[in-house]
Amino acid sequence: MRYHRGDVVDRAIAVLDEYGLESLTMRRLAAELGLQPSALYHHVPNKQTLLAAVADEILTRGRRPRRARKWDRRVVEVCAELRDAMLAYRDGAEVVVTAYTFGLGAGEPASQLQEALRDGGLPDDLVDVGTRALLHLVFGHTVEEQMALQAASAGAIDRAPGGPADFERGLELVLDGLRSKVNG
Amino acid sequence: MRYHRGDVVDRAIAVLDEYGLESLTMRRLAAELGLQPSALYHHVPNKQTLLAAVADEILTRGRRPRRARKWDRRVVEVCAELRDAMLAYRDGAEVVVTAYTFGLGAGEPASQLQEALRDGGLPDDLVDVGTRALLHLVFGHTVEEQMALQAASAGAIDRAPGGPADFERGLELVLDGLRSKVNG
DNA sequence: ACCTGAACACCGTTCAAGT
DNA sequence: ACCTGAACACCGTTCAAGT
Repeated sequence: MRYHRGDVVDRAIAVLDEYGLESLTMRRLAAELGLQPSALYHHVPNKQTLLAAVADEILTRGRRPRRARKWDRRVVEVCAELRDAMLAYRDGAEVVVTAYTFGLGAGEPASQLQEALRDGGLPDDLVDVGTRALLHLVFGHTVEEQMALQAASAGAIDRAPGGPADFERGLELVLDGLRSKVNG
Repeated sequence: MRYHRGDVVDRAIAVLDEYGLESLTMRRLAAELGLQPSALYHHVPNKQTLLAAVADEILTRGRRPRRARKWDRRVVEVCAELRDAMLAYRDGAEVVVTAYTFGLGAGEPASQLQEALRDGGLPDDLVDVGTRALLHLVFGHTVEEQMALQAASAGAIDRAPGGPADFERGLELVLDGLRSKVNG
């Protein structure tokens, strides 16, 4: 059994989804592949890079075709895709957000949001401020939502975080602010 | 030298600020206090709780008197205080946000934002949506800003994240959205 | 109540050596 | 190119025993 980088990333996602981020160790992953831990370092320079690749793959797998025409509907579409992609795997939001925090990956959603805001006719500086605000909102909301979902499924009752409805309402708050600037 | 819980938390903040979160280990902290690692468990049940206490203390130390009268100015005031409190210590944003993510601490800023939005005359559901949106914005922005600041001071040039100006502009986006609902 | 000493069950990573 | 075996330098936490 000779593996390539893609196999390692795929297996990492499987371990993540089944046992959670805290169980996704290099040693555990190696065992899962029937390898010595040191063998992983032929495919990936270190754990941080592996996690960034996992984050990237999670986003890639969640990709959907663009349908919306109007810039603000496209923003909602991109954000919803991002949220759904992260929610599709256990601790997915945590992994994607951490990778983004360390400047790795998630550049794709950012450019798509930028593009949408530019199409909306916003000035460059507002495009940047708006893109960051939207990303922070989606990341923050989704991490919180996933945390609550997993806590709920583990028995803790906890108040639900709102789901897709609250998500879109938070988004609309920022979009309202942006719309008021495009025709103002 | 007999220590109490407060001493342990204070020393943890000192270690955090000087060497960063990755160096804040139970063993390192114990050594810093001249103790065996096991001694820490007389003051704190585990590391997670310690970090939550550190987060709480960071927010407490950053507390400032409320000056603003109007609800939307008070929102800005609360958010700015939160941001400044987190920026005051190395990796402070990371620690506070992680604690919040795990449902520990940071309840204080949340209730203050809720109160401000209620004073603004917003309906209950919008108060909750708005509070979460504002918190996510502040957390996301500040983690990103601190990351960039620390990267810059470590030699990596990196584009600056905007500082207080971009921070307030992101906030204003959400506030615009909220204001349009209060008189609408 | 607070602490020591020793142990348990792990980590990520490196490196010489094998095929 | 991909992997093994062994080691290095760590982790968080528990627990019996001391004062």
